[in-house]
Amino acid sequence: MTTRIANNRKRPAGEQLRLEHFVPYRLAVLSNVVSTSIASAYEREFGLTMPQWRVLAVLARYPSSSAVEVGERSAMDKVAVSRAVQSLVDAGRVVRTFDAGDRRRLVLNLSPAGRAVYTRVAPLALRYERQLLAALSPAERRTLDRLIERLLDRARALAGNGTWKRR
Amino acid sequence: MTTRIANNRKRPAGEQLRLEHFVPYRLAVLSNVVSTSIASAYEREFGLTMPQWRVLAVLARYPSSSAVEVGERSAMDKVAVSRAVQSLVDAGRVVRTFDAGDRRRLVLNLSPAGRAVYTRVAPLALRYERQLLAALSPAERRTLDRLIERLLDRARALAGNGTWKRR
DNA sequence: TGCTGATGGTTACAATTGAAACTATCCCCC
DNA sequence: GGGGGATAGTTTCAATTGTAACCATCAGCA
Repeated sequence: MTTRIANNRKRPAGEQLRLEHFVPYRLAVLSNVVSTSIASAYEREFGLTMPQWRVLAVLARYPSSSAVEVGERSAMDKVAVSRAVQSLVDAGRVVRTFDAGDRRRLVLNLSPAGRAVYTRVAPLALRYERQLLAALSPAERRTLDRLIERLLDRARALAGNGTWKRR
Repeated sequence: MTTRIANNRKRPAGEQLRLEHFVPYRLAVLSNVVSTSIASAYEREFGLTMPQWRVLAVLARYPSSSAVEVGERSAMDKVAVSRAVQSLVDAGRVVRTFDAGDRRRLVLNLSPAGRAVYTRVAPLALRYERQLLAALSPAERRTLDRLIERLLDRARALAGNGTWKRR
């Protein structure tokens, strides 16, 4: 029951797979710790969920976006955006108006209250990021950026063409 | 409505926060693409969910673990482990026996069928990882390992002490 | 005009997940 | 030896999420 494929040097099938060294696993754990850490602070201090926060961030930077545009800029599907926007509208933090030219389209913007929340949340987010990245040297931070970028490109390519799946 | 705290050079509050450059966001996106990509292949080819796969991987490496031990080694809480183990037992891939000395404790092991699945899944997982990391040079791969390690340590420390949250 | 297919967004329902309560066993110590 | 508290694991219920179906509008075109 060992694979001695030429892929790597003489190791039984499971031997080299240790979860704690498996990059996809490590990425998941890291991302999870970071996200829940931030999310709990958002929730506690501003009553914001992660999707809501993402929508705020997008709208702050790209006012008058449509829902799909928000989705593209925040890596959320349109259902998630719809729900987050709905709750933000309910909370008076986002205003939703119909596009004049295309009445399917909604134009989203921060309300003054939404903007106020954003200007308080953003520094908190940046502070967390700064403290996280303090574990790295400036050079390492740049490297990290590059590595994430390249891995993301590659992961998307693999997910897209699906070739890696075939055995 | 701008924060002019001495934290960084003259920038209005939201200005420097662009989601697409925000490391926690990028990590979340990357991890998500990678995980769903792998998960869909596991599901399709072996009927395995991600938690089930993690349990298999742990048990392959550390036979006769208890549920909490599996949890510690796979970053899952005990409820998640319990559910995954239950389904694996139902599928005849894991056997669960009571510990002789401590009858609260369950001893978990792969069944022959479970082992068979594992020896087929593991190479697939490693193959994906190899293809993902092919985007990086060997030196970069080592760097990535180190960076993840350090970030994880830091993230856990920040999550633990909670100081970053105070404004 | 009036189809047909595409697009923007919401709704409905099922599956997953998380948090808290619960059961059973164990360990310590009086 | 019998509480009282801790530990292992499961169950339950609510909240979150994902998928598919859905409604409305639009754009192209016969």
